[in-house]
Amino acid sequence: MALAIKVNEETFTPRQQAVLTAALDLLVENGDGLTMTAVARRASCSKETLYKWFGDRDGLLTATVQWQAAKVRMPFVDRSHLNVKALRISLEAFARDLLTTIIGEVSITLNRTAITHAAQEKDSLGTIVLENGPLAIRRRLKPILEAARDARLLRFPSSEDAYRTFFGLVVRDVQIRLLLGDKALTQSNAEANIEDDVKVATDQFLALYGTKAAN
Amino acid sequence: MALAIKVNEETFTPRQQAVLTAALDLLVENGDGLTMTAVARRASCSKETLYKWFGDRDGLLTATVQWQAAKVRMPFVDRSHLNVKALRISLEAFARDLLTTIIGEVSITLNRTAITHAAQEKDSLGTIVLENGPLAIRRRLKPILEAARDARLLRFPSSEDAYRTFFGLVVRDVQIRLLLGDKALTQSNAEANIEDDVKVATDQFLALYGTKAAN
DNA sequence: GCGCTGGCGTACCGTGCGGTACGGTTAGAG
DNA sequence: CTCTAACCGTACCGCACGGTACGCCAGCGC
Repeated sequence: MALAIKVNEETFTPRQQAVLTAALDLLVENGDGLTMTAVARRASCSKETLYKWFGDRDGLLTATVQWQAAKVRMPFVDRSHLNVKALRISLEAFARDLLTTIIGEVSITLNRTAITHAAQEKDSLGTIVLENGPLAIRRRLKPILEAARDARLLRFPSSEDAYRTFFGLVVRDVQIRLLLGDKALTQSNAEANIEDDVKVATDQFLALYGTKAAN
Repeated sequence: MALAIKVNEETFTPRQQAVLTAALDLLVENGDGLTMTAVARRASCSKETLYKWFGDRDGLLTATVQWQAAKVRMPFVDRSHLNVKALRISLEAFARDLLTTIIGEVSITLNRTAITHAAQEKDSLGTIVLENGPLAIRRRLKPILEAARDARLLRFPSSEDAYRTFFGLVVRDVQIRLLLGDKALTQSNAEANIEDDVKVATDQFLALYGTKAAN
């Protein structure tokens, strides 16, 4: 019931946001240790209020994920005058944003939660994360790519494929390894290399899809 | 206690393998519906036997994942005479294997289970899946890449980076979307495009890292 | 036949957690 | 001041599940 996906900006009162923050903190620091009692204690509110506001546990979880996922910032790209330099800067901005987001503890937690949720015929959280993660990037990136194609800077048969290749070049195996808890890939370690990785990925993407004009 | 990672080939009796099969089936068809009672009923054995054989729930889970993950087949590649054609075939074999594995329901379930597990300061399952998934591919692919470099067919500064780029080009956003339960990307849909994707990814990889001799 | 061992089925226990009920307290409206 | 409504804290219920105990039935050595 309370699982309907609310795309509209559900405005939460400050008190409710405090509750959601508490829930998110618990989620991050304790994995799935999100018990209603724990949230109530952390947020200094009563369980009854939680149920009144969010319906049930899934409602609280959904609200938390939804509220947090919507916060993912997105680089603004000036699409009006596209040249080689501007395109490269835009692509690097997207790559940097994607990487820093994915590496963040909040993102890891949200993805893990959604995946766990998806393992039980419940796909609402997965849809939310998907919608605010990869698909949001795609929505923002595709117009840029197509504009660049129109400007003869890029060449590709399908902007969908181009986007997905970009995603692959940037993310590689970082996300799955972090989700699986690979200790050989600590955040600090991954974080240090972001700038290099961003540059390499952008170069590779341009090498694959750039026209002569783009080099 | 029972969580120690057993790298050696723990031989299970046929009866025990039947139990593990039942557990895996339950895991696949019902997500985390893996209750000890359900496994016992499905495998027609007693809970007491389960506890005697596997220690506790985590032990059963670990044994199941370990046992199944070790089954991931790996393409054999003849490293003796490497030429352009052989290299391409090898890379395509790896890509095809990686994609078919990742798309499979068993792999999705195992990864979801391990990720859920990793969300609770338990990384043993994640380590197992990682070791038998991406890292296994890496172990097998790196020598090929290095041999190709020695044969002047490929050029890269670091075989690690080359491997990870290959992984990204092949997997792109398929795995994370499947893990999140993206319904727009059903297995059948993804399965139909495997051959095309394999070819494209290999072409792209060779375009990025191949020497002139490789084209 | 007789006892012993291994494993099946089931009943049982304890606990943790989702969800509810209720009394007490604050804050604002009139 | 009083009434009301929102909300806190806490006690409580029910259930599901992990884990254990026990009764029973093979099969097998002697």
